[in-house]
This record gives sequence, C-alpha cells and structure tokens, in this order.
Amino acid sequence: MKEPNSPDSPLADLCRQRGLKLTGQRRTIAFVLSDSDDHPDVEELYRRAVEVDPRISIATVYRTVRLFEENGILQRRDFGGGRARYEVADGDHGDHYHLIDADTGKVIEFENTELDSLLEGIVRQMGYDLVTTRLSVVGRRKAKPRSRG
Amino acid sequence: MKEPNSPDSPLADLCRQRGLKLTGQRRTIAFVLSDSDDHPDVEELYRRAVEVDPRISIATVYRTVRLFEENGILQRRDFGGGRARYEVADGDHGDHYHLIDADTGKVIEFENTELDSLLEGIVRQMGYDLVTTRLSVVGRRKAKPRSRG
DNA sequence: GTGATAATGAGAAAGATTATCATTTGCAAT
DNA sequence: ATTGCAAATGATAATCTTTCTCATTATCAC
Repeated sequence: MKEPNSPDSPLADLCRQRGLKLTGQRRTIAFVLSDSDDHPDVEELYRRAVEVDPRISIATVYRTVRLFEENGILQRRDFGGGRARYEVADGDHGDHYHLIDADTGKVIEFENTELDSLLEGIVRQMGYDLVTTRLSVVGRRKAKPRSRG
Repeated sequence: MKEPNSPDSPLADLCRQRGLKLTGQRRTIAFVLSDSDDHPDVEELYRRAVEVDPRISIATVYRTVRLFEENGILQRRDFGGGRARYEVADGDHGDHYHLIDADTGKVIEFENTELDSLLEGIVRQMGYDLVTTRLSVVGRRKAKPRSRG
C-alpha cells in the first residue's frame, strides 16, 4: 500500500492537475521525463522507461508523449534527424532556445530576455499574440583567432 | 534546337554553378522552384513538376530536393504536419523568418534586421559562427480590442 | 469492492522518405 | 555529330517513424 499523498514526480503531479488519469505507465514516463534534462526522442524515452517498468509498450510512450504535448506538459522539438524530440515545457519563466553545433549535432540551450521581448514585439506588431517560439540556430565553433600562424 | 546560352531558371543556373549535372528533371524541378514563392512539400513539388514534364518520378523529386539542400540551394523547413517543406535558400541578404497562424496554419514570412544582428551577436558570444537560423513563431490573431462590445 | 470507462500491449497499418537495380541520359572527348 | 562512361532516373521495394486496432487490463468514482 502507498500513502494517499505519495510524492510523485513533478510531472506526474502536473498530469493529475490537468485532470488526466494517472496510470502506472504515465507515472513512469512522467518520472523519466522529470529526471531528464536533455531532449530525448521517443525511442530513447522508451529505453529509459523500460528500466523503470519493463512491461511498458512503445505505443504507450508515443500516446503519452502526444497527450502530454496536447496538455502543455511537453514540447515537441525538431532538431533534424527525422524523429521528434521532447522536453519538459517551460513554466512561467521565459522560453529558452537552442544552439545546434553544426559539426557534432550537440544541442546547447540558452536564454535571452532581449530576444524574448524583441520577438514578442515583432509578433504583436504583426497583429498576433505569441503562442510559441521555435528557434534553433545552427552554428559552427569558431577557430580561436591566433595571431596568424 | 536551343541556343547555347538558353536562359534557364535562376535555380538551374545555380545548379550548374555548383557543378551539378543539369539533367532535364533537375531543370524542371529548378524551374518549378524558381516559380514558387511558397513552401511546398515534396508531394506538391511533384504535382507541379508533372505539369511541366509528365514522366518525372517522385523518387527524383526526393533525390533532387535533397541534393539541392546539400548544396545550399534549398532550405528544408518543418512547420509541423509530418512532411518536410522546402523553399529557395536566401542569398546574401539576411535570413527571413516565419510566423505561423496557430488556427489556420498559414505561414507568413517576415524579415527583421534587429533580430538578425541580435542572433548573430548571441551566437558569437557563445563562441560560434552562425550558420543557419531556424525560427518560426506560432501566433494567434489578436481580437481587435473594440471599446468593449 | 464494483462497474463503467478509459488506457494498455502487441502488432498491423499508414505515411514519409530512402534504397535498389536495370535502363537511360548528360556531358566531355573525339 | 558520335561514342563511352559515369551518373541520374523510374518503378517499386524496403525502411523508418508514428498512428491505429482491438482484445485485455487497470483506474477512479461510488
């Protein structure tokens, strides 16, 4: 038996708050997501979830990830490579953005309030309210400018 | 017979400049692309190409679009919906960006030099040279604020 | 605990893209 | 203009990601 207010993961709580049925599988996936600070694709999420509960199905991971996205719990990202990747949605604080290393494919997160408000302003001026920003800049590491040699 | 310097489409010329073999199919696809100012997916490109040359294969469209992207002639975009969409790559002038209407899915292009330089600066400060920017903001049309009706 | 309802698992199916391979074509040299 | 060869093409199979189906199982309100 578990105590009625067992401390679930932050995402599991969010799941409940949104009125979603909190099944064992969703609890597992929510836990895995709360535990991740990278941008896993569904395959990778499935791998991590199976370590917690081996009888979970990949179909359920797909379903749950979609459900969470529809409920604003997750955000889907596209970094190329053909599969969708997911990360926990930002809360109240501003969006964050991604810099992708052109050579290694590594994803580096960054925030910038000036960028936040510039985008907000641009969109407003076009007659829209900003809903989401999807920004990833691809960059190539600069060679350190040695004194020519 | 055609004169030696027959005026191909701008993209066909670009194709030649990059040292790519200029086949009939590539000429057709280049023409169709030069003629488009929207963001067609491969299926749509295929439809348009067939109107010019009915014996073109969709496999060739996929191949050509990939080839052009690898050679900086096209840019692949992801606006959601599961298929890649393409547009002619920007030349020297700054990048352009996309505003997506949350309700209709309509894609609206815009440019903003302040945004250009801000991004350039952010990326430089992180130790990278900017290669590409992928920015799409999703927005919802503002209800015109009538005097409370 | 019970029951209605929704979620799950396993695999089939769908949709988009890439690979295969025999045939055709572009293009450089003749 | 013709020839030869490497590369491109067409048609379709194969692959990859994601969604759907449906019988079984679990959740949550009572």
